[in-house]
Amino acid sequence: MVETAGGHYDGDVNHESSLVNRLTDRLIAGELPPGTRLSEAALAKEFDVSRNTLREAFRVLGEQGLVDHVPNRGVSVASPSTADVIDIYRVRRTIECTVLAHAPRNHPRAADMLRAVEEAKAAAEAGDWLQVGTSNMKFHNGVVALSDSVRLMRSFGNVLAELRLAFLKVELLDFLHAPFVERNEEVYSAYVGDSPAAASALLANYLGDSERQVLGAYARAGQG
Amino acid sequence: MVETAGGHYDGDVNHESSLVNRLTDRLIAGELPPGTRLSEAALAKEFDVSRNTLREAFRVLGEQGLVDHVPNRGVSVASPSTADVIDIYRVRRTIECTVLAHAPRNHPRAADMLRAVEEAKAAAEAGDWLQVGTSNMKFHNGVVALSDSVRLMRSFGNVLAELRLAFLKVELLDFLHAPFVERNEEVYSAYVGDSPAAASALLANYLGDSERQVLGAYARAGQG
DNA sequence: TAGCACTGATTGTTCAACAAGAATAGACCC
DNA sequence: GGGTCTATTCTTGTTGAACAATCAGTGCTA
Repeated sequence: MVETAGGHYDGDVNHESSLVNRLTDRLIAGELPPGTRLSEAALAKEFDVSRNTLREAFRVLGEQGLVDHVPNRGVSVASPSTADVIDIYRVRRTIECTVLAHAPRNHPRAADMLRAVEEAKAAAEAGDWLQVGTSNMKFHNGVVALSDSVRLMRSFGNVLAELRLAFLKVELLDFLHAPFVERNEEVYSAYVGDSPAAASALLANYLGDSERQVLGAYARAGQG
Repeated sequence: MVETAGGHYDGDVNHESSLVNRLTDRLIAGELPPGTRLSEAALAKEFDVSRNTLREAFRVLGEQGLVDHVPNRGVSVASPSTADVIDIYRVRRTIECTVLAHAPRNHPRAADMLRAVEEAKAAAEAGDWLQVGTSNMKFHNGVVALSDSVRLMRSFGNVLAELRLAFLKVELLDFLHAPFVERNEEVYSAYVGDSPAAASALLANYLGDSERQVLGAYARAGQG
């Protein structure tokens, strides 16, 4: 799969798939904040593509849940409601915990998880909370990668990307991410050193707390 | 959500969303068999839309996994390989069993499951195996509906639709569906009468057998 | 102030055109 | 005959312009 958070599009053979990645990067990076109306004419000019090409890209982003498409009113950056957040955490619990609990002990992809943990620690140290969020996504995508299922990874990746928009919406990246850098590491250690089942239990706890934090931030921000 | 297997598009406000549904129906119905090359010019004329509109529809079907898109070579109806089938069943086990095991006892959507079981029985009686397959999908979508998660339902629905293409590919609809009409009913009874956990165990068994059957059919058909 | 028509802007859709890749069919060589 | 190279042809990728349909805002009228 193409790296989406770094700005490398070497593998893109045509204009449009690169466009999807460029748009995804902007969304993930928090330029184009949640709720932003995406004007076809303006964006087409900005990315120097035709409206038709842009509209095709919109369709894939729409299916991925990154943008909302309302007929005759165009698309805007997805702005997850509290109901969406709850739904997203439902998915996370269902997929992440189950995959982790059933994962084989020495899965090769576990190395990705460890690397993500290290990255997150370094980024937290440096105060780069956006990068912490990216590393966090990498970690949890790594968890689901233990399933060896490309479909689970794809679906789950979309949901995580959506959750990132939720984080951006309340703009408390540090507050929301800080406590979980460490807990990712605990989950990893439990998986490697103890048992997948134990790690899964830790993760379930983790997700419960994380969800509460996000919903709390939403409540304080007065967001629907 | 719009009914996709019946031909009702009353809710479609614009041309394109109806186009996606019309295409989905054809795919699900087995016209346009797996692997069929979908020519833009030909389909645009057939559905009486422009190439651009059709291409937008292709993008959403591509994200849903119903069609494969190869740059510069257009799209063709997805034709799941054995690796895809294995992956699909991995998803099914992860999502269906987990959701069912954690489902509350008297979930309102359980009625949908029962209805699907009845439909499947009637259709099997009538020898309408395509309809049996549709009812079967309805049943398993009903299982996932017990999660109350729109995202799980959406992702899972896509995967099930893909699996249907796998069934169509080996063209043994009766053989593949026949044994499972009854087993759906057993799962339902266990959920309602016994416990979600028991039902989940039955379902896990069911999925294992089903997977073996499909892979066996693939092997006999000499498909990759 | 509650409608109501008007206006301006945006999206939905089509069409025609051309560039760029891929497939096909010969031509040619060994 | 088999294998490669090339020219032709077909299909997809992308664009720009155009028009219809719909929406948001404005000011008018009663």
